[in-house]
Amino acid sequence: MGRISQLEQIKLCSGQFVLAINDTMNVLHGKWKLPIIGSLLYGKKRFKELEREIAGITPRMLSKELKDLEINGIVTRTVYDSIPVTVEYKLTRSGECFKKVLDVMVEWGLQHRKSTMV
Amino acid sequence: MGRISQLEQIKLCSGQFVLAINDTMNVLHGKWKLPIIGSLLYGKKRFKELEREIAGITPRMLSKELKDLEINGIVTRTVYDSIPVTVEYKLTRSGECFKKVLDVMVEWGLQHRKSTMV
DNA sequence: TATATTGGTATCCAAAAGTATAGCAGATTC
DNA sequence: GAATCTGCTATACTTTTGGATACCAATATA
Repeated sequence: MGRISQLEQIKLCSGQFVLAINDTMNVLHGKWKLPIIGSLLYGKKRFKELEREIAGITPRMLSKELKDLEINGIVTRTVYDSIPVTVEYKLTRSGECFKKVLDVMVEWGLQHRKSTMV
Repeated sequence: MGRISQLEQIKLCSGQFVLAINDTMNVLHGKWKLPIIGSLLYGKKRFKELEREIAGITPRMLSKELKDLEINGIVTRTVYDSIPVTVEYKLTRSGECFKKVLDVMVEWGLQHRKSTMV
């Protein structure tokens, strides 16, 4: 036995888990983050491209959510000084890895449908 | 080649994926569903037990979210006519399987923390 | 008799999230 | 000269979500 009791270790550990889950929830939060990430999984996109691809989103929300995702380390924003200006949004490594989460979400969702819609 | 074009099949398939993801999002929606599910993963609980265990929740929200989870096939509600009445909430099979989703959420969250907090 | 227990509901209010609409600057196309 | 493209921002509004508080009936306990 070390200097930290087993109970303490469990608390520490589950605390980490809660933080981790919260981080993941931040990526899922709101109506538009998933559509944005989904769209970026197929490759980098410009602002207007995203706006056109994601039906119903307003530039205000797109801008806000992209900022959120950038702050959370899910996308990067790159400005090229072309004319007119080009701004490119792209998933980070972590953002790409998020596909794993989406995959189990799909998997669970499909199984759940199968098991409840009998 | 069958009577459905490949493009149609892809659309059909990705449509299913969207539904599946939405189903999963329904389980994650709101401030309290995850704490409730988390608590029920350790076994069935009564209303007041959940209320005591989940710090800060009001009976109004607990009642509402439990109904939601029941409708979505995540928990079952069983009433025993003891005195006073006993109401037991328990995860369904699908609800238990949801742990898989939580597990990857934790996994991604931990990795994300590692890779961003360098 | 007063209080606590069970599992909730009713009502009202505040905060958060999202929508609608308009606009900007600087250049290009019609 | 008007409209269109870029990538946004500002303002005002509506909708959704969640919180606070009080209350219910029936019974057991102090």
